[in-house]
Amino acid sequence: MKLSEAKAQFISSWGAFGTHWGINRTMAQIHALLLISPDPITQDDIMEQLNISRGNVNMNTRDLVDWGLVDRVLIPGERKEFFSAEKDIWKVATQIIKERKKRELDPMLKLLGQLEKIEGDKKDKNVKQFMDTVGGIRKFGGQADKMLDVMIKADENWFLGSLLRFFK
Amino acid sequence: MKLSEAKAQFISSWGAFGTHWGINRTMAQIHALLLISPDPITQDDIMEQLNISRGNVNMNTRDLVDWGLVDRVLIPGERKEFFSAEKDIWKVATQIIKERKKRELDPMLKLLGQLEKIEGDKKDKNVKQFMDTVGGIRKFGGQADKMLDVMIKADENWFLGSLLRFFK
DNA sequence: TTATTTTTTCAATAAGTTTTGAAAATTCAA
DNA sequence: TTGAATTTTCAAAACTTATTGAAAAAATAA
Repeated sequence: MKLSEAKAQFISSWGAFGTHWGINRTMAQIHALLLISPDPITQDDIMEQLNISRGNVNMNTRDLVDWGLVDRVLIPGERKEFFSAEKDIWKVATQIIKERKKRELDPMLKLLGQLEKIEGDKKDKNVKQFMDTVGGIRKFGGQADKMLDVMIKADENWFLGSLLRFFK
Repeated sequence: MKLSEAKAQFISSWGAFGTHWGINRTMAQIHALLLISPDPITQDDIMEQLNISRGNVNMNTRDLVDWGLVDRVLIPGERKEFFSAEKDIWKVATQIIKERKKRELDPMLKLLGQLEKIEGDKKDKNVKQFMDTVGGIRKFGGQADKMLDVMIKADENWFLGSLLRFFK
């Protein structure tokens, strides 16, 4: 298999993969392209390589920057802006976990906490099942939350850091 | 807060939550309704409570059954089919992990393995970056794969089972 | 068997999301 | 300043996905 063919396949399937994870196809494709580009590239490079419009590139690179997966890079002497992706997959995963936790898990746990303050007779099986379910999810989510915090902070902690580095 | 209000909020936000996880809104809402229903319920119950069409309920309950999250239940003397959700959140999470691993992670790892068999000069920095990226993701994904297998099998293993049961 | 209830299918439609492209805004060199 | 290069915005269009509802199929009772 030639590089150009492999590149195309990687970008296309990374895009499809992304859609299963709440990330839009183009954003994932741009990310894929940046991951395999040894040097920073411009909006125009992305437009050309992926055959997408300027507006689309602009919006999706902005999102990637917001997610902390891509940096804007200034190259001395160049007028245009360049983009470059974090290449360390462990850092990429950590960053995604961090963001999704903030955007999804934390708000969900907050809501569940409120829903447990329900008024009603615990002997009513509907009330009981509701409280058991919400309580169960909240407890489970709370543990997941703590576990993820540990992972995110692993790099700052010598013991966990070295333990988890096995997985790198 | 009254039960009816709390129920509505739970169902609605579980639905929104689901969309971030590659599960469609309605499927997640039906799942939520079943999670808080103490007894099995019918297609008609779901149609009525969520205000959705019969076809929609039928397709989404089928998907939930395929995902292993919901069971069809036969109640003696009843003509209609009833549905009931697994209520143990640990089992729900395990089941979701298992399915997503099978549907997404495993095929992705297979593809990455193929993409590493690229022909080309390793001194070319484009080739090098491509191989480093694909190799890195594959290695990371492989470890994640093993970790998830351990979690999935935890219930069958006394030591890990009791360790992980702390999180329940 | 036939009639009745229940479930399933799927083409049409509705709803939601992504993409485009051209105009507006911004940046920067001269 | 001015004007060219570059980036950003956003309404309209294209595309994708989800939902409906009525007809067909399947299941069950009589």
